[in-house]
Amino acid sequence: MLRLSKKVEYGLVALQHLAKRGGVSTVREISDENGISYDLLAKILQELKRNGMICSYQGVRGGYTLMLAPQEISITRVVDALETDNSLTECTSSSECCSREEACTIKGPMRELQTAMSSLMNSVTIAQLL
Amino acid sequence: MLRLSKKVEYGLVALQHLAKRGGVSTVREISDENGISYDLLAKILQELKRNGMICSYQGVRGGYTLMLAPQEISITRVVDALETDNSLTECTSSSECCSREEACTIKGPMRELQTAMSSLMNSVTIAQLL
DNA sequence: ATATATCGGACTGTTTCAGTCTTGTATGCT
DNA sequence: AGCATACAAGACTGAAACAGTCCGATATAT
Repeated sequence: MLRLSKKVEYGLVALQHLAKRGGVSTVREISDENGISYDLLAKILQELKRNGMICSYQGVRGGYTLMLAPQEISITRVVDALETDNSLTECTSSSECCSREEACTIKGPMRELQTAMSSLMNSVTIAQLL
Repeated sequence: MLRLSKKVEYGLVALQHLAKRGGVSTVREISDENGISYDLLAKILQELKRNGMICSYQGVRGGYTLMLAPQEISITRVVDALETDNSLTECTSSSECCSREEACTIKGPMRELQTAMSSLMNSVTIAQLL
């Protein structure tokens, strides 16, 4: 379907939320205000943290804050952090072997298209979501 | 995973094949030469036909030919013909109602990104695959 | 201490995807 | 006329991905 996963969608919403507020927000706050499942969002924020986009504070009065400026967080980065693989076709993937390898006649042009799309998503950042 | 379906991948390969050969090709020919399941490819070609990209001849010595010039067939068109929905997020879809409608805070920018990606895929045609 | 929050993994139901199978229809060739 | 070829069309299946839930553990401010 060529669609971003809900994880990415919710991740973007959460990052936008953090950027707008500026300070520390809890998962509960973000999930309530944006109508997102608490448990699901919690996992997403953990992944974003591992990626270095946000940092966390445990315990009472804890939560998450941005670690980067909004304009430093591109959609590409969010996608890479939250989706296992990100390649238009099997033959443009770095992690997979093309099952039709020898026979794959569209690899070259697909790679170019992939690159163009990546740089497009690289040019859009959380700052544009504000 | 933000990946084109196998249907689109095979569709592109098949259209490239038809463009290269110029004349009539059977499903069997295309599937054999490109290592694609016959049955699956057959369905794909039927869909491409319904979309007006190719035309078919039944019976002995039948098969498929292009109905359009390769440069007239964009990747967008192939995707639209073969994938049920094509929108980055639920909120940029024309056919769906956004389940988080009122709360959706990223709709605008996502629509822009969607447009940019569409026009990118619109600028690449079968002619570029030759 | 305790309430608040993140951390982390297991688990489940649903949907999508890729591929197969079967039956029917059209048509060129002998 | 009969047959082999090739498209037409839809039902069906197994596997994978997705979205979401649940539970127990850890850290920390008050």
